[in-house]
Amino acid sequence: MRTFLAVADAGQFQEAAVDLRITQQAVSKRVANLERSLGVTLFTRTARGVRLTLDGEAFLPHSRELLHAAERAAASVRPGNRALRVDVLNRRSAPAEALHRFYRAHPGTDLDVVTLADANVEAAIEAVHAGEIDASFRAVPLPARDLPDGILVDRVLDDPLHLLVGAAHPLAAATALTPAALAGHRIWIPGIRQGAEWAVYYDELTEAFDLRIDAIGPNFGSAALLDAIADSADLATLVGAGDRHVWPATHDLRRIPLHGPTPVYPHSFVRRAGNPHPTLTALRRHLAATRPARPVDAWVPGWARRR
Amino acid sequence: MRTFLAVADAGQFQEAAVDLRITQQAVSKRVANLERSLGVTLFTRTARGVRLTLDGEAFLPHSRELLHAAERAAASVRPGNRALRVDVLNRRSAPAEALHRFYRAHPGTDLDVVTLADANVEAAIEAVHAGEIDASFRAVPLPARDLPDGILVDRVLDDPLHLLVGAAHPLAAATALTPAALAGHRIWIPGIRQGAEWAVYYDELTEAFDLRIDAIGPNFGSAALLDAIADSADLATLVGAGDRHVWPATHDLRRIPLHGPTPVYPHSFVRRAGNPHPTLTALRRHLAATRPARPVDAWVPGWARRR
DNA sequence: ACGGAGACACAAGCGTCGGTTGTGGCTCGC
DNA sequence: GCGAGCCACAACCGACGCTTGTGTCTCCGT
Repeated sequence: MRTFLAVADAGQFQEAAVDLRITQQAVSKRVANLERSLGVTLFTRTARGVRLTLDGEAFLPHSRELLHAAERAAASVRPGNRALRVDVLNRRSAPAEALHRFYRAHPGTDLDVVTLADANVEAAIEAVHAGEIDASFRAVPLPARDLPDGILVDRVLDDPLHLLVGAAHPLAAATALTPAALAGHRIWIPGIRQGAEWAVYYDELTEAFDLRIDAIGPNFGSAALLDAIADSADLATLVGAGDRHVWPATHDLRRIPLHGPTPVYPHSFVRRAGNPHPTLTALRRHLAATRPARPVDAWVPGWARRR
Repeated sequence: MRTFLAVADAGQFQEAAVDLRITQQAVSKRVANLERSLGVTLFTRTARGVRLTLDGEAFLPHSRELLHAAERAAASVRPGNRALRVDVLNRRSAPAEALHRFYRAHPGTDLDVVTLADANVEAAIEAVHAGEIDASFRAVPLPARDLPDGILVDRVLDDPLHLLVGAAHPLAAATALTPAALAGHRIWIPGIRQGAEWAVYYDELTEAFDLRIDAIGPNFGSAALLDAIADSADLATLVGAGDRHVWPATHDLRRIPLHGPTPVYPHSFVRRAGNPHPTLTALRRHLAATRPARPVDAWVPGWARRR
């Protein structure tokens, strides 16, 4: 590819060969091989050099794009000046959506969204502290004094919870519900591991409103959960208002907001003090500007109330 | 890259090796080489297989994007089902802009914009006829009966001409001019070759309004022309209203519309009858929907008046 | 507690691919 | 008409990458 571009730019094999520090014959071979593998002629050979054919011209921008992609790929792991790396709990959560909006508002921004494998708050904070990631969206149930030195936490996104039920569920027709109204109903949130980040939140939620949340069963992923909810008359689950789930159009699922009080999931933004990455500054500015209003009757766990 | 993705998807070298029809050892070597060339570890090796590191996870989407780019590049020259290939006179002309708008309105559309090397109408029509390109934007000075069988031509874009002058030019202060008012002024349009497409248009324009158009001198490109215009007190040139020139902010150039009559450049859309390419249909629909109103006092050469 | 299964890494052998050197054919311009 | 400039073909050679063979580690079942 590089050779193709060098030849296209130079207009002749000879000069491209000099640029690439190889012989003209090597350039000739490379181009011939590329043409053979593509099955088309990319250059018309003339006495003064070469000129792109129509196929070559159509190929040219794609070729440049390919090299740019290669450059971005390498840059994403280059120590020192790599793209801003932000960790999210999962790619359907409200913070992931916020990052997506940020990216659309700033096209071309060097941003990588990752998901920490062993997702717990301490590991995420440690990764930020060590510089492996630049920031993380988490619900941080720690008092500020327990944070490592130089770690800053801002509550940037309170995401109201919705109840998600199938059409056959007794609560399906409600337009809004109080958390207390969920008492006695089965709420299924698979994949909660003991000590995991969500568990701490849901533990306190169940206690405050006398709910019953099942964490049992393996987590087969979002799609399987939605399938089960849609087909069941008594299963329900909780999702964030900002979550972006996709389900088949055949599923008649209902989102029911909770109010009185409004339980919100307190997403915080964890970062290292003094990180000079310009995209980090831009992202923080974006988050501050687009931060949704906190509901007046918001409910958060006790450990989040001071922040 | 493919190997990296296969491993990331499989979660282990062994299975990826089977998928790729190579040995596990080869996979191990490929990944090790990739990691060495990037300077980072992409996988953490475990007893049950491998898992992506943070670097690996950041690298993953870029890797996929790279392969997609490679796929698009190959598809752009694949005979049979390639991307829609449209030829434009140059990349700053109004049709190029229209194509860009079309692309932005339909992101991800498979569209390749090319520029025929020996740009003349006959060659372009022949290329469309032969299927080398799917369509071409041209000013076609031919009666319909002289077109090859199966070639269709639609006038889709009348682009009004503007006079472009530097701040020191005597006409710089005008807000509009008649074509006749340009008589006696030097108009410089380098790079017009005898028999070329524009030449036919400008020949008739000069004759109709008694103008003097200099085609002399080599064409050093748009930037050099604009440099010269900006610095000169008597040079002027003609550009399309839809043209997208870029010039340094230091250049004080003035665009002056021409009216009474309004000379327009009649861009036509040349295509082959029966071409089933879906993007061609979409593009024609887009062109029809965004077609600008023709000025009431439009002037076109005699050969374009019947269309 | 121990042994086997499964997974990745290291080492040696070997073929292929890609580079260089050498040469020929072609076109353009002096 | 001849030389300069450019690209293609051929022969040679080293290096890279794949395979086969083996080692080591971890997990799990007996």
